[in-house]
Amino acid sequence: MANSKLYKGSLNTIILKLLDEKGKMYGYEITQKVKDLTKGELQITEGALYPALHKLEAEGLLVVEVAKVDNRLRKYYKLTKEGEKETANKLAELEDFIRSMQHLVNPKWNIQ
Amino acid sequence: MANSKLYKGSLNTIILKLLDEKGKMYGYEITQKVKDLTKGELQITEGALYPALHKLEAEGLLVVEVAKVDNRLRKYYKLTKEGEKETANKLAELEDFIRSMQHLVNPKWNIQ
DNA sequence: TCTAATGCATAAGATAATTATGTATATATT
DNA sequence: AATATATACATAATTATCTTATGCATTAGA
Repeated sequence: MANSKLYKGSLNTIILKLLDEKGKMYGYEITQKVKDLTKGELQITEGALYPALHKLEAEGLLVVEVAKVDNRLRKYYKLTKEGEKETANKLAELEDFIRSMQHLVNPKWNIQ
Repeated sequence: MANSKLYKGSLNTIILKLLDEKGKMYGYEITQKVKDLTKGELQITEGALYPALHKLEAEGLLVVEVAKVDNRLRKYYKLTKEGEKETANKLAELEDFIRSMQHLVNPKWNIQ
């Protein structure tokens, strides 16, 4: 993480949602995608990402498929059925959190 | 915390913002205020709150004033000048985070 | 040839929660 | 009168989730 703070607990949501959209991605690709989408504001560190991927896999939310491209290893991850359910849960949780924060900090921004 | 997840890192922002609005509050009052404002969705645990208050005080962002009401102790906290600055920083950080998450999860909701 | 980028991984440490206790007083209920 | 609940503080043990640092290996670019 370099710039803007990543609130703890949000990394799994990010991973799951990106996989839900893309179908399958490998670790390094995820770090780059996050950097791109947030214009460099969020940078997922490898020390956070890889353990998170392994944990999600161990929980049965992801499955991995190893590929070799240009003689380099890639581990493609994709959602299981269970993972798809959890993605929906996590997104709902995120929305709840943001609504709660909205009530608390009474900001100028407004979720529509 | 009981129901909806409190993303780690957001507690300080909540404390600072409530104090900024109310002028001064005591710990128990903060837990009740958060419960009220979020209709019970977020519940700040004491094990999280009191250490957080002590830390903010140690950092010079809060000052404490002890009162006795009905023979019971209350510790009123209020922001220092430094605390007011940090409140603004934390709120900006929260907004950045939410915007980043918005780019990432491409939700149906939209910050206006 | 050296550096940066690509691609994985893990270990040590920091931080910030949860959960479980503990103390004490006041108020409401049975 | 006894008991439970609410008010009000506090801390210790544990857990989760990050950051930082390090390591290995290949490929592309300066």
